[in-house]
Formats: sequence, C-alpha cells, structure tokens
Amino acid sequence: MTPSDVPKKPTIRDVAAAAGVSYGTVSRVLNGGHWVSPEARAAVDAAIVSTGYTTNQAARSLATGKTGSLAFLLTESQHVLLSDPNMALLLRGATDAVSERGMTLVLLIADTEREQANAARYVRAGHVDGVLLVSSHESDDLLGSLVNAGVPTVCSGIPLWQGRTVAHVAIDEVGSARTMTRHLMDGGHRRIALITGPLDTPSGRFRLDGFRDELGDRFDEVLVEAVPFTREAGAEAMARLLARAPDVDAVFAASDLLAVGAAQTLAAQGRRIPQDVALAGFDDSGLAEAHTPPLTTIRQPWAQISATMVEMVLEAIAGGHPDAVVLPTTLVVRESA
Amino acid sequence: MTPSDVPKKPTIRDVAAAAGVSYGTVSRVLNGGHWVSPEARAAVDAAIVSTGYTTNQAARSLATGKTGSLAFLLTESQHVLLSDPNMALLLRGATDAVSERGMTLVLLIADTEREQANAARYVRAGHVDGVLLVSSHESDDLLGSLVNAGVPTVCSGIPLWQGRTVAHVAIDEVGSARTMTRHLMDGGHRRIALITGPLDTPSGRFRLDGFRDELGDRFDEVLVEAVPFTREAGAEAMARLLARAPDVDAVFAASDLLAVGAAQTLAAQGRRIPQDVALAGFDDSGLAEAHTPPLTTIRQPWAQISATMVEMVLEAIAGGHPDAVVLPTTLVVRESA
DNA sequence: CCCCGGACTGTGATCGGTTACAGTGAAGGG
DNA sequence: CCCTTCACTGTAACCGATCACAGTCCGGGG
Repeated sequence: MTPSDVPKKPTIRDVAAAAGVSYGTVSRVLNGGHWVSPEARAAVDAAIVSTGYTTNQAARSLATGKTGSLAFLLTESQHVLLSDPNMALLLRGATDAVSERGMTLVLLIADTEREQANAARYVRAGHVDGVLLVSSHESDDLLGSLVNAGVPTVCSGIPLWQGRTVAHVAIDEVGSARTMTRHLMDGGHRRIALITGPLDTPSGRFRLDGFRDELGDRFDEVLVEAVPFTREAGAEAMARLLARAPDVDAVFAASDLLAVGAAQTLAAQGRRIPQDVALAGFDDSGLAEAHTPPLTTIRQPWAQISATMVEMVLEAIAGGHPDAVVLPTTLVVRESA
Repeated sequence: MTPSDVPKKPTIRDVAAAAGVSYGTVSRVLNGGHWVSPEARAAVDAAIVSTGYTTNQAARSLATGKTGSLAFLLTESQHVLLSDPNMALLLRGATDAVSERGMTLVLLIADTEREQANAARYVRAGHVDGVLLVSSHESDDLLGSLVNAGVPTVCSGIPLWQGRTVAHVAIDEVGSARTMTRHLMDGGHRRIALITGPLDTPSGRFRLDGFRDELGDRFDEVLVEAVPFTREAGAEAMARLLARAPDVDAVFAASDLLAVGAAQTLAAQGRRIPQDVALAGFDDSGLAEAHTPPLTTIRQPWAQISATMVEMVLEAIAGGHPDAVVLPTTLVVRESA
C-alpha cells in the first residue's frame, strides 16, 4: 500500500493543509471556534472528518498543563472493591459522569501505606487534574498530603480529618440511622441491637450516633457491636450479641453485608427472621433484595453521589471552592423488618 | 513566602542545573543511566531528590509516543461490574499488575454501541498503549476495529470472533464443566440439569459443551437452560426446569449467581439442598462461600488471569505476538453438592 | 608524535498541541 | 480621504521530555 507501512497519525498541520488554513485556525476551531469565520470553520470541520484527525492528548496536556483525567482513589485495606457492592456502584457512576465530559477515570487502588505514598506521588506529579477520594477509614496523611499540595480533591463520605474542612459528598448518616431505628421501634421492638462499622469510619461512628439519639434512654451499651464491614464480622458480632442479650428482638446492621452475616448466625441458632428477630440492613445493595427474606434497608443514591463528586471536583479544578453536600436516603421496607 | 505563590514544578533543566550537568545527562540517567559516569549519576540522583523532581508524563509521551497506561475495557450491557464479582476481581488484579510496573490503568466502560464506538476512538487515538478487553458477549466490531488498527489487545476468555485469532487468556471451560459434571455423577445423581449462560458467550457455550460431553448418552436436552448471568434469570430457569422435569436431582449452574437464583426457587418449592437436589455453581465468588448451604463450585484463578493478561499485552506492545493461554481451575467441594 | 576509538557530555531538533502577538483587509467614523 | 476598529488569520515561542548527533577528553597502538 502506502510507502510507509504505518500511516502516521494526522496532526493539526495535516488538517490545516487539507482545509487550506493555518494550523492556528484549526486549533481555534478545536477550542470553541471563537474568532473564526464560518467558512473556515466548515472547512476545518470537513478536514477533520476527511483526515480522521483525533487530538493528541499528550501534546495538549503538555501545552495546557491539564490532563483531562481524574483519579478514582480507593484507599482500603481489603478487597473492598469486590466485597462491597457500594464501591462498584460508586465507580460505575464516576466512570459515567467522567466520560460524559470527555474525560477519563484513572483507577488507583492504594491498600498499604507504601501504595498510598505511591499514589500521592503519582497524583502530585500532575498525572491527573483532580481526585475522587474514596475511603472509609481515616487516612489523614494521604488526604492531608493531597490537600496541602493543592490537588483538587473531593471525598466520598464525611472525612474524619483534623485539618481544615475538605469538599465531600455524604449521605445524612445520623438521620438515616434514626429513621431506621424509628422504623424498628414502630414495629414494636423493645430490645434493638446495632451492628455498626468500625468507629474510625464515618459510617460506623455516625450510624451509632443516630441509633443512640433515636433510642434516647432506651439505649443500651450492651446491644452495640462495632466491627469491620464484612460478612464474617457480622456473623460473629451477632453471636456475641445473642450471648450477651438472648432477648434481643431486632437488629440494625450498618450494612447489608453485616446483615447477611447476622442472618446466618440467627439461622444457625434457630431464630426466624422476622418472626423472632427483625433484621435491617443499610445500603440497599443487590444483597438486600436477593436475601431470604428480603432485607429492609436504607437506599443510598450512589449514582447521584458519584455524579455530584465529579461535578464538585471539576468546580474545584476550575478554581472554585465547592462546599460539602449532603444527600438524602430512602427507607426501603421489605420482609425482614 | 516565595515571590510566586504557585512554585512551578521542577523540570529536567532544574535538576541539571542543581547537579551541574546538562539536561541530556539527566535524561540519560532517567532512562537507565547508560553511558553516564558514576559521579554524574550520583549528582543527578541527589539533585532529583533535592528538587523533588517528578517526570512529566505528558512530555515524555509526546516525545516517545508511549503513554504508560493500559485500558481495562469492559463491554457489557448491564451493571456487570457490580453484579458480577468476577469482574471486580479481574479489575483488582489488573490494577495491581499494572501499577507494579509503574503504569496506569484507565477504566473504560462501554455499554452501548455508541459508547463502544467512543471507546474505540479513544483507544485508537493513542491514549493508551494497549487494551485488556473484558467482555463476555461477542463484540466482533469493537474487537475487530481494535485488532485492525493494530492496537495491542488481549481478551479475557476465548473470543468468539470470526477473524484471525486474538491473544487471550482463558480457563479450561470445557474441562472445568466436565469436572463438575463428573463430580455430580459421582455423587450418585441421575437427572442432572444445567443452567448455563447465553450461548453467544464463551462461558455459556463451552460449559454446555463440557456438560454434554461428560454426560454422553445420558445427556437430555430437556434439562438445559441458557439464560443471562443474573440471579433473577437463574431463579426463573430453575422454575422452568422443575416444571419440565420434577425428578431433577442435581443442578449445575454456570455461575454462582445463577446458582443462588436457582437456590431461591428450590427453597420456595420446598426442595432441600443438597438432600433433595444437589446444587453446584461456578466461579467461587464470595457468594458461594456465603451461601447457605455453602456452594460447591469451580474456582477461577482470577489474579493469575489478570496478571497474565497484563504480561501478554506488554509483550504485544514490545512487538511480540503472544499466544493464547489456558489456565487450570479447581473444583471446590462444599455442602451443596 | 599522531591518529583513532571508546567513554562520556552537551546541543539542537522534534513530538503536537496552545497561545500571545503581529499582521491583514474591509467597514465605518470623523 | 485617512485612520481606527473589528473580525479574522498566520507565525513563532513554548510546554518538558527524548534522542540523534557532534563534540571533548583520554589512553593506547602504530
């Protein structure tokens, strides 16, 4: 075919030649087309199609200092991405929101301290324009190093950080926990237990707060377990609760996964759900609906959360100072409570 | 503090100045350090640390034509990332393998035809050096356009593609299905049903092949359902199987998710697992172990699969022509069968 | 004593864009 | 009728790397 076997990619120079204008004009068309005559623009548009031109992101980045991509930075110690369906939902929503704007999502997973340092270096090196920081545990150093380096960052969930406040998107943790607790009380239950997440996570801490607030003087320390967000931990916590308080008649688990674990223990000990013990989860992940019996739970608006995060980080990149955003949740009543 | 409020990032020129050498020498040190005197190298290394230099990927890409990143291209019509734990495992493994080599994973999700076209354009524009194509359904056009454009591509699973063969990593689908079928036969079951995936997916098709091969003349068309890989579809398929063949005494589901769906239907119709009907899954996702009773299943070596895919795509980028690789699976026997 | 080659270093061109600036021609105001 | 403004276009410098090439220095062989 052609002399060269690898037909080099067309550049704006090639497009300019094909359109009969200068490459400056092509560049102008590419960036909004202001101060370009209609004829020139039409010619350039046609030339872009005919040459099959696609812009070289590397060259553009070099000139503008922007990369056109965001980092989805997951700082979790375990296989959260697979064990926690929420993460997948967040990731999916972020991918959509980002690609809608012609940008790219770079996925960074930083489990260990060392990996977190690597990720921070990567981000600070300017490989991405901003960061969606998804972590449940506190990670002062990583978040701090990003914020201090002036990297536009938005967190998912309320960051438990000692420094100045950071832009974040969260649900109304306390309110949601109160709503569920109220629902269980309205169901006539008197001995309501809580299996919450680790107290160094916002979800773990604030759901406990809401639970305690709503119960008031009926709150009993004995009926609380704070454990990692895994099924096994939920099962073990339930076993401890039953040992300490055999008369428990309702359990509020701070995640569907914890609830599933609790359900296994309940089944093993011959307690029926919801006849003997009512059981509620949190998240409305696929698990909740799939469970037998289907779980009463709290639905989190994941798509909205991720879309809002992307919006906010773009605002920050543009020089703005996005506030915190709190989104509402929905109580989903099914058979388990 | 400093006159300029935003302290520009150091470049190789700054490093060179600090080290008292020319920028060419710095570049040489950065790329392996051949033909550089030990003193010069030491000076440069020290200067890199003292200036806090990090290489500007955009500039390097522009000069070399390489981007240092791979695409994880997911072409699925549904929320696979969340419904299918396998995808998360693959993604996780790929992230690790890629970051180990100092590269980056760009996550592309292309559901619709339009999104696939976008993704193809993105990849062909040279934003990434290679592609890990993760799709279960056939997608001739996307795969074809990548291969024809000469983009280094490695598929997960055997691509059902009419064109020339493409590099891929797969498990021994037929053999795994035979193993499980044999296990069920050895358990004394006579009426074994199969709920497999869509027949336009390799998993769906080849697991049926293995099942049929192993059963030989005991194979019965009536006992086969081919449905999408979702829990609901599994439940419905099980209902149809029970209606057609009430005497079924074992079910092999081609994914754990399908098995979970089938279990729901079995429970609803009062059939006990494994006493009345043995049930087997595929994948050994978290679901299998979490299920009551725990599912007998086939374990896929996801970490190895993703690592191999990354290795192969790097080989292809380097100009090689990686072959197909088939990895072995493991039968995991639990209580359900 | 000169020349040559090997080890190392510096320079300049280049990648493909953006952007500031310098034109250019036509329309319009004084 | 000239000068200014406006709308548009072309040019050159620059972003921060890589890499080919041209030196430079030194030791050793002829």
